[in-house]
Amino acid sequence: MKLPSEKAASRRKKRATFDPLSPYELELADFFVRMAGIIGVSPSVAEIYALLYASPKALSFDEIQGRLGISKGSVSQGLKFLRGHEMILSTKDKGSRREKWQPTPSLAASIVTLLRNQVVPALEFSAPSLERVLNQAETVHASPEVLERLRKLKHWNSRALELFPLLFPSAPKA
Amino acid sequence: MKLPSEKAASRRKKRATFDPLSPYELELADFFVRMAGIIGVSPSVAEIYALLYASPKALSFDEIQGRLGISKGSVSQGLKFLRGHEMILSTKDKGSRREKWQPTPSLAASIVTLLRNQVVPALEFSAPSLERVLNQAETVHASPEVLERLRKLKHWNSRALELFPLLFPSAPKA
DNA sequence: GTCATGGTTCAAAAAATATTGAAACTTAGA
DNA sequence: TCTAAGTTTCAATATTTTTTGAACCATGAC
Repeated sequence: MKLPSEKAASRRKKRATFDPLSPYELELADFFVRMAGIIGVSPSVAEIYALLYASPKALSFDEIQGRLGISKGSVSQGLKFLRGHEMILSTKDKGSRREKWQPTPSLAASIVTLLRNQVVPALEFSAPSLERVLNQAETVHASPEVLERLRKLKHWNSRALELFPLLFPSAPKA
Repeated sequence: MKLPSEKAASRRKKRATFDPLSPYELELADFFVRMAGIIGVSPSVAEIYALLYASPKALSFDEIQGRLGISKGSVSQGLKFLRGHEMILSTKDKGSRREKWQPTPSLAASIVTLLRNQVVPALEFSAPSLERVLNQAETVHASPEVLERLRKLKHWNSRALELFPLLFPSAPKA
């Protein structure tokens, strides 16, 4: 159902216009792609992050595009996504209009943000839905076992919703 | 990148051959589909689980197929998946060769199993990979900051690998 | 204001994933 | 052994997701 089996190399049919990834950057990218897949993040986003992660200096839009050999569109969308989840930061050399990107200091914090942004909205959306499910099941006289299951489900959902912010406060420092 | 926006109803173009889902079963199915999407489980699998979860009695292959209006292939593969992750159990009315399916008692345990099965293999696979990355980065004299990041990454990976079984032992009871 | 650099948008194309269903397999019972 | 119910397999198809790239927008330098 998942497990992006070893298409590691095959993703590399890319025409990196210049300065292609070194072997270790490549393997690191594969690592990030693999992990990203588990939480539903696309390969191009994972690659961008990996590249920045392995870079000693902040990189510009063009450098990212050039080294990964992906389209402008992918770079733009990828940076937007990473920005949105606070996983990267930009700086500008002064006198230049060009942004330079680097990963935020804590990868752990980044992952937590990402997870929260995926999970919490789904939980929030679900709360009223489960409420309705339970109500309807009750009025329709579903069996006691089923009602019990549905109550438990609703309980867990709201539990998760209140616990998440506690376990992982908005701006973790680790 | 995710968020399976409200195609709730649209998935319902299905020709349920008979006895289609009741409104609350439907909404529950949508809930499970939404949650399943986050961890990369397909809609048909989520629907099967939802149906069993909302059913007071164990259901046969044919009942599942009929009520959801999906193909034999999907039912077979879905049950295989759920079985494989210990999320459902079968019983047989004696004198019958037909299996009847129901969810395992603890949904929490099921989810943990599922997560473990997705995450742990990826972490295991990654350990040697990160080892190589770090070695190569060292021999190639990557910058101290990058080396530091890579060390941290490797550390986290092995940390997660040893922690996971502790946090969620093989057969949790909750 | 104009222009060129830097970046975004989004419809179309490509790639990945999920679903279907007909054929094949398995096995309990006659 | 033969049969048929019950299930699995897997190549073909449908659907969804990701990527591309040309057209468009924004803004700082002049």
